[in-house]
Amino acid sequence: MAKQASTIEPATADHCCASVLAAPLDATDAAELAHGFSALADPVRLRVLSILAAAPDGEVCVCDFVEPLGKSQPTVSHHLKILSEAGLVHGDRRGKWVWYSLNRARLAELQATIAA
Amino acid sequence: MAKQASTIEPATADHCCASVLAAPLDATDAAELAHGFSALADPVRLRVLSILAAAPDGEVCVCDFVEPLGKSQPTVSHHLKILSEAGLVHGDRRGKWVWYSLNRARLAELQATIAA
DNA sequence: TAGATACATTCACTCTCGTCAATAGGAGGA
DNA sequence: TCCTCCTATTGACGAGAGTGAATGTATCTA
Repeated sequence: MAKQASTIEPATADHCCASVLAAPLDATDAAELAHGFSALADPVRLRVLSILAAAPDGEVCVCDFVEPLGKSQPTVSHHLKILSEAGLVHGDRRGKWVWYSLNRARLAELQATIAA
Repeated sequence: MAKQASTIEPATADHCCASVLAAPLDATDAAELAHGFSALADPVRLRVLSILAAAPDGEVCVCDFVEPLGKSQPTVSHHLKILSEAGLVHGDRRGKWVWYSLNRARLAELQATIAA
């Protein structure tokens, strides 16, 4: 993988938690964290996460996002890709369908960075 | 006040915590939350919060952001305005200087919305 | 009052993002 | 194999964000 991801590593989290409120936060860490929060800075993507969290099996196939979100299929796919690159969701292909699930650990990581 | 703030209320938080992982999250709540995370989705603004958190008195005047951030004064002022509208910081004018402080409660609110 | 200082605003520019139409890729069924 | 369905990618467009030069506003000092 690791296709584009320009200067920012997607969801490596090697040094896990560069907290905003603890360290002085150098430019590199700030850019990585900002990249993570960018994935959350869109109402469509937040609703994607919400739908995933509410799913009984914890999984939702792409086609089932289109109608509740009111967005076209390419747009939904675009947002899922961004969430995937941020490490917030994971896609699993099964036959014709791709099932997406929530990565709660990654969400908890981001949460920890703004913990008081 | 209430100057621009188009369709989104800045930091009202009337119904405080529309969690991403709890409710189905309608479009309105999603837009408000996305607005909050947008304030965090920039490395300069994250460093502003970091600098504020590390300040001994919990306060930093605008002029003291310019050098560590490496941005022009208008740019710094721009980012402080965005953080202020998101309710994350508060500016207090004292004489010629404006001292900014961190609103940890608001940060905790945002944190709670992505709590697992 | 005049000048200096600190901060905010306006304006213009560039670049990125969200969106959709069109198209490509991949998997199952006939 | 061919066809159909599901998903991803590409290309193009408009809207918005980040940036700094120039300017405006507010406060203090002489």
